[in-house]
Order: sequence, then C-alpha cells, then structure tokens
Amino acid sequence: MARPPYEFDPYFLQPDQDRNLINTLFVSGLPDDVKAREIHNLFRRRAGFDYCQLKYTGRGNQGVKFDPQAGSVLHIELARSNSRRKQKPGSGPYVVIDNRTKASANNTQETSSDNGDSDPEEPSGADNADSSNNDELQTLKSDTVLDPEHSVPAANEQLERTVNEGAQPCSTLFIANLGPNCTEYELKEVLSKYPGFNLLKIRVKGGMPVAFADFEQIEQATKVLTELQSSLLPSSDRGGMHIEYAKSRMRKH
DNA sequence: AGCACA
Repeated sequence: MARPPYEFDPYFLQPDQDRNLINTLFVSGLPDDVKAREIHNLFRRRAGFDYCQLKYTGRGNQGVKFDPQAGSVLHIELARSNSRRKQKPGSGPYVVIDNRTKASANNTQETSSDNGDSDPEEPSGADNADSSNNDELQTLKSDTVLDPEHSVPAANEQLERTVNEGAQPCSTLFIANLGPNCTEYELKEVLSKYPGFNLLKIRVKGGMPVAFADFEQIEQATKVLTELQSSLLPSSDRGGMHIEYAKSRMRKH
C-alpha cells in the first residue's frame, strides 16, 4: 500500500488535549461481524485519510441490549485523543486488535499489522514474508469499535446499557489503598495544591483508612484523579493510592 | 476491592 511519506499522527498525545488537534475519529455502532477492510473502504477515498485501526472489544452480544435500529446506525465523533499506533512500513492498510479472544474460540492474531500496546520488535527479525497480509479477519461475537481506547465515554454509553463499574464522573473522589498511618493532614497537603479542592474526610473501613475528597467541579476532580492515581504518600505501605470517582457527591459541609 | 457524611 502506498502511504503518505509523512505521519499524520503525532505520538503520545494526552486525552485532555486541545480538540482542535484531534485528527482521529472514533467510530462505534459497527456490527459484530464487521471487517477491517470494510472500514478501510469506508474512508479510503477521503482526503487525508491515513489508516484505520479496528478493535474488537470485550463487550458483545452477551446481554447487551440496545435498540436494534439505533444499533445499526454508525456513530462517528472526534476521538478523545489521537491514534498513537504506528503502522509498520511493511504492513497492511489497517490495524486490527482483538481483545475478545480468550472467552471465545479460535484465532487471536491481528491480520494486518502491528499489535496492541506493547509491541517489541519481532525477535526473529525480518520474517515479513508472512503471506497472511490479507484482509480476511476473524469474526468474533463482540461489539466493535474503532480505537476504543480513545473513545468518548458517551459513545460507549450509547452502545451499552451494561454494568459500568461505578465510574460516573463525580466532583467527589474516593481514595483507597492508603496506608494505615495515613493522616488527613498529609493527604490534604497534596490535594490542596489542586484548584477547586474543598474538603477531605477520612473514614476507617476495616482497619484501613479511605478518604473522600470534594472538589468544586467534576473537571477538577478528574484532574486530581488522573494525576494522583497510584501516587505514593509518605505513609503509603501497600503501593500507591487508588482513586475513583465517589458513588455520590459529598454532602453539605 | 474497599463509598460516608447529611
């Protein structure tokens, strides 16, 4: 495949970046048996199209009910961040990642090019004579999205009425995996560097402290969640703190 | 994995 001599995708872009810099589209609502070739054909004539990456996710037919009509409508929006995956020069026009292979049956390979998140070079070297550079992809029972890592949450919510692991954004954070000697003071010291920080409450649950940290805005809580996730406090003795959105907002104080 | 206060 002739590819442009330049890269469209800057690497290592963060999710919070300026939306004007997004040059990746997130496509959902694809049928279970969609083929990467079909997606590629959908966009190949469009100016500036570089490549597509098709990912079969873990959600699928099992118990996911959505309106059959709505389910057949393609939904396209700006991705939350740009695709980082780089094509290998010798590979095909699209990338397939299949995460839904363990529970189901057979094949696990991507057909068209490089694989998932960590892709060391093939130790065997130049074995690219691999004749299977073709377009026949495994068909798996699963929901199908393009590049779901970069998806906008709303897009997934449209597709699934599934159990969402209590991950609704909230302006209060729940902080766990704190050391038994963690003090309100040391935690407050860290949190108060962030804008919008309101109040911290520490409770002891089964001997181990957990904390609730309240912020003015969800966005401010989100920033703290991502930036302080897994970070260590002086009192930490079992790894970094684990931060989630609280299930409910902190009450009046 | 563990989510309280009012």
